[in-house]
Amino acid sequence: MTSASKPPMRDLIVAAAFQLFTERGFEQTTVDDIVALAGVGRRSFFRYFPSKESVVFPDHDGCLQEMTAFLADPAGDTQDPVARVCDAARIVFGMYAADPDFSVRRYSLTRQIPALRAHELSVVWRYERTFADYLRARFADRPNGDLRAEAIAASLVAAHNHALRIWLRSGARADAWTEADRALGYVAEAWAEAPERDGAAGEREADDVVVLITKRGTPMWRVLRGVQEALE
Amino acid sequence: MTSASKPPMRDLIVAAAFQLFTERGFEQTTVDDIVALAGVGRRSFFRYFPSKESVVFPDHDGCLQEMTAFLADPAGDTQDPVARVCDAARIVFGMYAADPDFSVRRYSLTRQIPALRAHELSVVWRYERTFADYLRARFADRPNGDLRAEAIAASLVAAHNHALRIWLRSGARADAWTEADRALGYVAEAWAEAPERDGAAGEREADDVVVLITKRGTPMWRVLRGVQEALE
DNA sequence: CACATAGTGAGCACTCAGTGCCGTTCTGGA
DNA sequence: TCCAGAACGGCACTGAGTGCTCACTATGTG
Repeated sequence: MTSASKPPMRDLIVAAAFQLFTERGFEQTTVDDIVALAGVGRRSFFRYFPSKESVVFPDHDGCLQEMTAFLADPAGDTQDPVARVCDAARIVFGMYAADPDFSVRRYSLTRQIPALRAHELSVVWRYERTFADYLRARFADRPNGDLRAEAIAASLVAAHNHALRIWLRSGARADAWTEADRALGYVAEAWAEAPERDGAAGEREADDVVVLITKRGTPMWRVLRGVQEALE
Repeated sequence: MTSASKPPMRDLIVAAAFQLFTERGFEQTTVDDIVALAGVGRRSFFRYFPSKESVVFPDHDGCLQEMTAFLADPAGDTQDPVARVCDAARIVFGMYAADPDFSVRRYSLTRQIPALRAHELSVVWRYERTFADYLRARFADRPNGDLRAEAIAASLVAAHNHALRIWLRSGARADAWTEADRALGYVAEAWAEAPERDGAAGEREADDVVVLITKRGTPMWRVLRGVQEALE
């Protein structure tokens, strides 16, 4: 009856739901309202979406699959683990950036409806678990590997969401990736291997780090000589 | 009918709910079953708990209030911000440790029922927001203060939950605080300020020492700039 | 003692999300 | 043309959550 070629029923339902959610509110909209506007049966709604909330996050299942496949690719095992999960987070961020208008409208919903915020937490949690699982495998031999994996995964998700919120609050007007790169770079820097905080003496087991201690007022040439001596 | 003095209706409901949840499952238990066992009216259940899930987390509202009051105490402003939120996290951990049996039974429920896991995410999210809000205020003057606050809050929550899971999986048999101290100390160390370790007597507040940490292979001009910026 | 008032809980009826079952319609292939 | 098999719609049902009203009880007043 409608245009025969493209819009599959799933997209029809999403469009109808967002229209009603934005113009009359989430709680004020029933599933019957949505299917009536979309022109489909009520049963079909729950065939495509397991709950009324999940219609707001229609693309995250596929995104999680894509991200999981990315991290499962053995080609990435040569890369630094933290850099690898940062790249994985960019896949998620790219999904938001690919449809700015939709992302902004969704953000205005999740901001004010507690039920949608709770559902978003479940969605984000699955990403975080995927990050943590990957990092745990990469840190299997480390002393506090599991703990480190959890902490990095959590801060990575937090940085991603922070950059995303800044961009969305600007109405998706600014360039999306400047904030994302800054935030992801910040956590990558924070968890970088080198300056892990070794002991008092400068030469620890990490041979690629130089710790130089000097007083204020030391001439620069002495500073330079100190570094160069350490590098010999 | 029972002992007249102590058990207020709220505790009766919680006990009845846990008994039924553990012996026949969460989905298989209706609210009518709970109130029938507790001997109260169905309406009273929703007077004390906003949802069927929230009866599993009866103590978190008070704990969040306590933690918020702790962070609002101006006496803590002289403490290091990260150490302060770590101490705040210990309040939450202490609530779990105070009732090991209840915590273990709750853990076995949240592990396997998705609806309860989702609700727990909302609970944990409120703690994380409180941490982040506090840290954001303490980092107000920093360059990336907001981002740093989010990342620290997230990794702190992750470390707390990691230690909690380890303890709960042991059946709450081991000492609760050894893992908690290790995990909280790990993130505190990871986010510690740069010159945390100086080989000399440890007078960091003494303005006459500069500690520079750099990787091998860093261009000399970057080393120089780092020292000069520190000396300004 | 009789009686007003407030607070708490019980009972009841209702909306709506979510599910199982079955009939119908559409589709591609022999 | 016929026949699977999948996709869709209709229907009835369970159960969570809510608003309203009534009953009980513990306080006061005269």
